[in-house]
Amino acid sequence: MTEIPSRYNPQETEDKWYKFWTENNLFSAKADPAKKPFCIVIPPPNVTGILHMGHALNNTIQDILIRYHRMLGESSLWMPGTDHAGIATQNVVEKDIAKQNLKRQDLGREKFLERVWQWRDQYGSTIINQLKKLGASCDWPRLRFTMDEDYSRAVKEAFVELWNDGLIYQSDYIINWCPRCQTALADEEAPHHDVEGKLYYIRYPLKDKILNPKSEIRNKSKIQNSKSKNYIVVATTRPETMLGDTAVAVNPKDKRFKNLIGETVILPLMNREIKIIADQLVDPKFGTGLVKVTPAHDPNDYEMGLRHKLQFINILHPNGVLNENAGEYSGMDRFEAREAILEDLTERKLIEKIDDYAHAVGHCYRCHTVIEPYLSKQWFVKMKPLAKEAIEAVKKGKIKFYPKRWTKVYLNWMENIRDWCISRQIWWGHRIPVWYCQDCKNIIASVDTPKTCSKCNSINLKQDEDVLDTWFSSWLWPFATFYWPNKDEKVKKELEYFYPTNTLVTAQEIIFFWVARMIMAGLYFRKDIPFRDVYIHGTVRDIEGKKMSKSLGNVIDPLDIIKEYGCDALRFSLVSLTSTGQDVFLSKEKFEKGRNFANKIWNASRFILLNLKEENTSQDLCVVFEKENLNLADRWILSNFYQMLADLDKALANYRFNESVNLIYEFFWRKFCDWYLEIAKLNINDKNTQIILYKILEKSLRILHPFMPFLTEEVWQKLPNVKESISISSWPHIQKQIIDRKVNSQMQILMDIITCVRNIRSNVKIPVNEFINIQIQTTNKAKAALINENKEIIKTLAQVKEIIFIKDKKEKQKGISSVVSKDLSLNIPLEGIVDTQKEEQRIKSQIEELRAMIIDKESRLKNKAFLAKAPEEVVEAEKERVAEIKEKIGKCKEILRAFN
RNA sequence: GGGCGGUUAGCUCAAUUGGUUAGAGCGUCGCGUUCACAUCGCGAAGGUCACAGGUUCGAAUCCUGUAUCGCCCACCA
Repeated sequence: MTEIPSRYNPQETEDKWYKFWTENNLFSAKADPAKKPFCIVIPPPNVTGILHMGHALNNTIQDILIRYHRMLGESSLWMPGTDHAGIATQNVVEKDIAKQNLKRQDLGREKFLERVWQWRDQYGSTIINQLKKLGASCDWPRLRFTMDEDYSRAVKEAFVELWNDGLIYQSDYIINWCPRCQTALADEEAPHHDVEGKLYYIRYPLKDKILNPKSEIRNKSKIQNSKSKNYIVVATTRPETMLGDTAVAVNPKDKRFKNLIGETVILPLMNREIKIIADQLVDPKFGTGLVKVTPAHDPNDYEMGLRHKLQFINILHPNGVLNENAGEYSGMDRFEAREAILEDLTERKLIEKIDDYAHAVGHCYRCHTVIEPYLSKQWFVKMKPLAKEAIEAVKKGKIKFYPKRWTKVYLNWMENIRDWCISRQIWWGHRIPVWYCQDCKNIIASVDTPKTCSKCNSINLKQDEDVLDTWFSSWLWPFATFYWPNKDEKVKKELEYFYPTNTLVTAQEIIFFWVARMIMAGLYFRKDIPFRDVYIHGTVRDIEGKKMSKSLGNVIDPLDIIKEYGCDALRFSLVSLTSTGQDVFLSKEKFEKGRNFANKIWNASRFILLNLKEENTSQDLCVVFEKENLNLADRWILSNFYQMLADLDKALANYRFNESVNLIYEFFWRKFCDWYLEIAKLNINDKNTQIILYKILEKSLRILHPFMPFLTEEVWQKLPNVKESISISSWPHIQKQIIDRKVNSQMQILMDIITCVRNIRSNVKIPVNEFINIQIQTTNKAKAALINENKEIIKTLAQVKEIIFIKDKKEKQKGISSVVSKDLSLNIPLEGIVDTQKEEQRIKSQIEELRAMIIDKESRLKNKAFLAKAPEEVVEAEKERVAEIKEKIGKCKEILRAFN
């Protein structure tokens, strides 16, 4: 055997094996009718992306599933790709050119896009290379990009199909506008965050009141019944929007203001006359019950504006600077204007009061700038018709969420869905495939660039300037990555083979953006669901529960962890921390568990390989199991392996990854290493021992492989008789006939004796290297025989010189005794003075514990209802237990007496 | 304003459909370098399962309420 270092060194193995896998095309999957398909499409990371812990968790889970199914013999395809990420990427490149004091407008559309493509060519593969470091077994030659030519065609096809079906329309509407990115955003892209703001109460003078102080308004208005008041008060959080006010509204049922309806107020600062209108949208309980109406800058006000045919005054430039409609404030930034306006209002004594007010404000999900509701012409997708089937598919269970609770979140969103604003005023993205005839105003939506107007044959056509929302391309991902709608037979067959895909693995943040929309797109364009299962994992957070982010400086970089602990350690630890859907709280130390386990596997392998004779490695385990006389430990470890395997398959089928990892850990470390390997040392050259050591190791490596791919390949390649990569080896089959419960209880007897002896030794401080005699007293002949057969195990593992069976108390030598079970006790003869205090204490507390149990159980057994209603097995078990405990207590007392 | 999740050992988390004595890792304490592994081994200590009711023969687990932390959604200015 060649030298094997005593520490596992991930740095030396990882890149080597990754190269080996890809060079041999081991991750490539074909549409093979003889095999079952298994397919996952990767949530395409942004081309601007850098691998963070969220990616690490997300992709580790996918890789586990993919590798597992590959080993199950399925045609297991992991479709890789990246997303052009319109706004995010454009922002990055804009920042880049800003270093040269350039704006994108300085370059012009074409030149700017060239720069973006250059940037992509240079940095776009960063995240892909990082995924490779993670061990991701994607079918890399299939790598897709949402701006690829074929993919772009799919996007246009999708647009035109929806347009032809009347599901896309263009409209003036209040949308979320990011003044920094200078684009419209979808509702999902403008999440609300609480902001500590102010609620400003502003006085608007009443025109009539000024002209006619005797007006009846004075006395009927409750909150403004002061004689001197010739104004009304409105409340707002955004005072600068008052410049665009074209009405004030009250609730028609609000008695206080009944007589105000129809009156005119003078809009301060602008000196515009605006009417007081009645609209049910107004909540009488909020603020003063009087609402300023700014139809161009608030969604509610917009609706009121339509209803009451108000004027729509846009006061903002796209960059958030006030425009010519803002009077003397034009040219100021919106927040600057707010201050100026407040100052002027204060000066004119028009501020009634200012309250602190925490409220939720929309923020741009890309740059976190406060968004403005903004009236503009945009493109929308009608969502209700698409949502209908998407709701059905989930309700009928065609698509299942894991964990289940996300179903409700999904349905709730779907059922309240609103139309989707898909146009973006940026340059990087899929340009909207719509042309406007400059002559007859005809609108043409077309996949290919039209040459003439379909109505008037004019050649004077102009394409829409906007691009599509990035998510308008990603919602096609599960089928556009298979070159949909390409009609070529070969290409179509692939799509038909792998679609619907099996599992989508993603984080909760993206359910609305992506998951929900993919379901709609799949059902609409493909008439079939895009995937069957959706596994939602938790969010990775730091140890304080905060989301990891660069700005918080609490990031743990997965690549650093890979360097320091190894990729397998990273994967193992991450997965062992994710119980279904719970957020993962990380700290660096948590990766030690994975590193230590990797080292344990390494060393157990090292031990076996150093002791293995090659001729013993080609035996079939099942044949050996049936033909040979296996000893107890052999049968025990085999039974445990297959029991664990059965549990593991079940856990994986239910996406219980942490349970999977724990099962393997428990088996390999706590059973195989702690017990079996130690026992195997007794007869390491025995043929059966050799075969079992080899087989358990070899099978353990296989089941470990999806979780820890590099280490397992490295060890696997050191096994004799191994030719191919472990990544394409087959997953072990369950052998039910080998699972044997009786073997477990027999082995437990030995383990209990050994633990008991070790315990006493520790308590009375018998030196580890001192071999002692033990006396065993048992009435159970089977147990005695079992112990006798396996006495070497006890001797070695408990440092015992001789095991002496005794029949009664008289034979017992002076020493320390202990009760192992009701019919078995042991005694360690001790000469001279030893410190027995601790041991005595141990027995005493043991008795106390047992007594407490008896009290509990006896009261239960006295309960008639329990006897009548509990299942018979439970009652019987309790009775047996009581008898057993009683016997044990008796023995313990006996021992205690011997101390005195 | 709705919805969801958490609250279990000093710390971080498990506990599948209610059923023996609620588990693990880290940390703590004691012993140990006998050659697979000190990234280790052996032994031990440590829990009124947030709180209060209820259902049940039986509850960490089911129901109701409370407290507390966190997340998501929502056009109340």
